[in-house]
Amino acid sequence: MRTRANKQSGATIKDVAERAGVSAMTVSRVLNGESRVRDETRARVLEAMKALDYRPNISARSLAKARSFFLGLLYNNPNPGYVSELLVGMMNRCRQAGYHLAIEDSGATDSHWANAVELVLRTSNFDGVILPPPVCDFPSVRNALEEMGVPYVRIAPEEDQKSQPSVVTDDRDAAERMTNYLLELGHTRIGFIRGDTEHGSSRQREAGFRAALEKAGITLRDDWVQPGRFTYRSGLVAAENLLRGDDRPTAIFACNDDMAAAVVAVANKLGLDVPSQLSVTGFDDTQTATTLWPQLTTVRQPIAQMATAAVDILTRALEQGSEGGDVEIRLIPCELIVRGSTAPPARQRMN
Amino acid sequence: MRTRANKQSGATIKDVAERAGVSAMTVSRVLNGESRVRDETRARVLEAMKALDYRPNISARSLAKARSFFLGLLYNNPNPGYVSELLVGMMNRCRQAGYHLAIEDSGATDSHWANAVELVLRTSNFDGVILPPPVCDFPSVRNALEEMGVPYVRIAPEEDQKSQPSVVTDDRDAAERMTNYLLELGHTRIGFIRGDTEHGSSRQREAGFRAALEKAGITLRDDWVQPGRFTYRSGLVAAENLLRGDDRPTAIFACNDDMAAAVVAVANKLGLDVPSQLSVTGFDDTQTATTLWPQLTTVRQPIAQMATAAVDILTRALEQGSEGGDVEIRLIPCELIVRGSTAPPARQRMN
DNA sequence: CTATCCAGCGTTAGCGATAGCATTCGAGGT
DNA sequence: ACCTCGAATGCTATCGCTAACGCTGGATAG
Repeated sequence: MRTRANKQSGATIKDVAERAGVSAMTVSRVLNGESRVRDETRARVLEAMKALDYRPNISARSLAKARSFFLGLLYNNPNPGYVSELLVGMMNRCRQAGYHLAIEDSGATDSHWANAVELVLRTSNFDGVILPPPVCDFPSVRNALEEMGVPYVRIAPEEDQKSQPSVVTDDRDAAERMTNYLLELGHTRIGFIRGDTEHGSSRQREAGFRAALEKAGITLRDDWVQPGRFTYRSGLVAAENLLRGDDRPTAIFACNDDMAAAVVAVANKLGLDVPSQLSVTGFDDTQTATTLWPQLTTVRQPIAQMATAAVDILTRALEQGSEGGDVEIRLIPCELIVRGSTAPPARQRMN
Repeated sequence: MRTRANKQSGATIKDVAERAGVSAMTVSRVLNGESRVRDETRARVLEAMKALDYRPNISARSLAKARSFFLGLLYNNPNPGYVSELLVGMMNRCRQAGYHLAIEDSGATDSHWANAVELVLRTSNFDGVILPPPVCDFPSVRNALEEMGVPYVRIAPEEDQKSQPSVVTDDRDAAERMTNYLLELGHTRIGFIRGDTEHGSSRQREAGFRAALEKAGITLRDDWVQPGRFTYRSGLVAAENLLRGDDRPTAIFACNDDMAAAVVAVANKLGLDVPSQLSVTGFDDTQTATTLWPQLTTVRQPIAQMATAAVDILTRALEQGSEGGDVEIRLIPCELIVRGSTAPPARQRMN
């Protein structure tokens, strides 16, 4: 039996070639948009392809070309909004570049990842991999990738920014600008909620925050810097710590929108009006920021744009082979978005 | 030159075979966990694989097996929380089943999709595809898939539920239960915000809502049923229509959490306390539901579980080939989650 | 003691496409 | 008329793996 009933329509490149009266190679050339084919021949081939409802077999192509045309996204981000935007940005560019996007997750963190990544790569041969935060800063993952020789691009990494192609943001600078904005409104009593310390961006944001205060000559109270983990729940705890008692800040800078949302929730519970009695700022401009009332003043990270850039860098590197010289680093700046959750502080001096 | 520097370590199944002193076929058998290999031989092979850092070439395997071990997720869901949960559920099961997950999106709706899908399938050969709402109800997509002979499983489809394998929910019933819960609290003046009419679930939910009211002998006012599109923004408009004026409902049933969040926001703006002056219910139990204050009473759809089930059905069908007789339909029931956004109505009779 | 069987393994022939030459063919130069 | 040259196309050998079948040799049956 020479043909089992293929799920595919069954037409191979050979069938097309036969019908068009050319060799398989010529069909392949047409398929790959190569030049050296006479227009008339190309037309015949195209017609044959249509007539036979020909669909190239990607596995065969991958085998021959030693490329899979699949990129992998290794993620581990608890924030759905972030992931969602990443996906959108990546998919757009992938489609344009003729790649497909596969995603792999593992609930584990860092050390557990090494195994997961190896397993994934062992069963997938991606042409390249994209690492969003926080995975981009997991040494185990990077080691695994390098050992296996899989190219990767990192998004918003903190450590070792220059050693590998990556897309970076100016988190630190944006945090500083945000803090300056609060200072300009007249706030001097400002609380801060950290993000997950695993994310490099947390440290960047805190650094920017502290720098702005320092430049303004304001001393930061230790108990006004609360830990957080980028989750709503962690934000609740932090907010309660900051807002309990009367000697409280007039503004709170939360390291992401979800935690800012938690601050708003706690403020509501305590009967504090946002923004007249308490200004709140977020970070990321995820959906949450506009799903609240009042909507959050926040920093917009063009996540989709960063994702696009990452795919861009990766595919370009793949096309060029290993010759491509420099490590490409692309900076995507953040934008301050002022909405309803911030206002000048109430006219009560407490000191 | 007989070997270009392969990105892969370069060890092929033949190398492994040689080192282990067996044939390539035996290595393949070990690789695929087949039975007919003596333990001692298997051990030798495994050792050789480890020593050579052998990694099977997936493209070659796919070519030989006429299977790609990739499943596609064709999505078009504006709700990040939903997508995120889908992904989690799908990936877990995919990993277990030895598949990978690729995602494809297109901002377009229905008719535009046909082309997109064809293009995708033309360049990807997925073994099967999963269609979450609302894509599962796009005829163009289903046609394209059927023409190309690609197996698919639908998640929460509305139309034509029995003709193809799918995972279904009891949206209608859950909506009825939710409405009954409001009725039991004592509400009789209940507003409703529809979801996107493209989503079958919207209609289901409305049907359940209406059924409950009817059984309770309550006449629904037309102007208390407002259109929505599952987005926060559409929820704002709907909420303002419902809450403007004094003759307003004491409870609002929104077709998803985001729109419920919008209702809460509008209520806040109008100075209406939730839940004492207005009860609000959502649907889906996405992150939004617990990111608000008060947290939303809502209906929990076990999205991840549904996704898992979908992968399950699909992979099972693929293993069995086309022999597997019946169309598998799996029902995943919803659960009512009572939180802080609902309470008995204020003691004021208005009629 | 021979026929049968089967676990365990090897051989062969693709899977469908592409790389790297080899070949053809017509145009232009001399 | 002959040669050169390059654009257009064909041939052939893989790419790495697995299906299908074939071959062994020892256990079992008769």
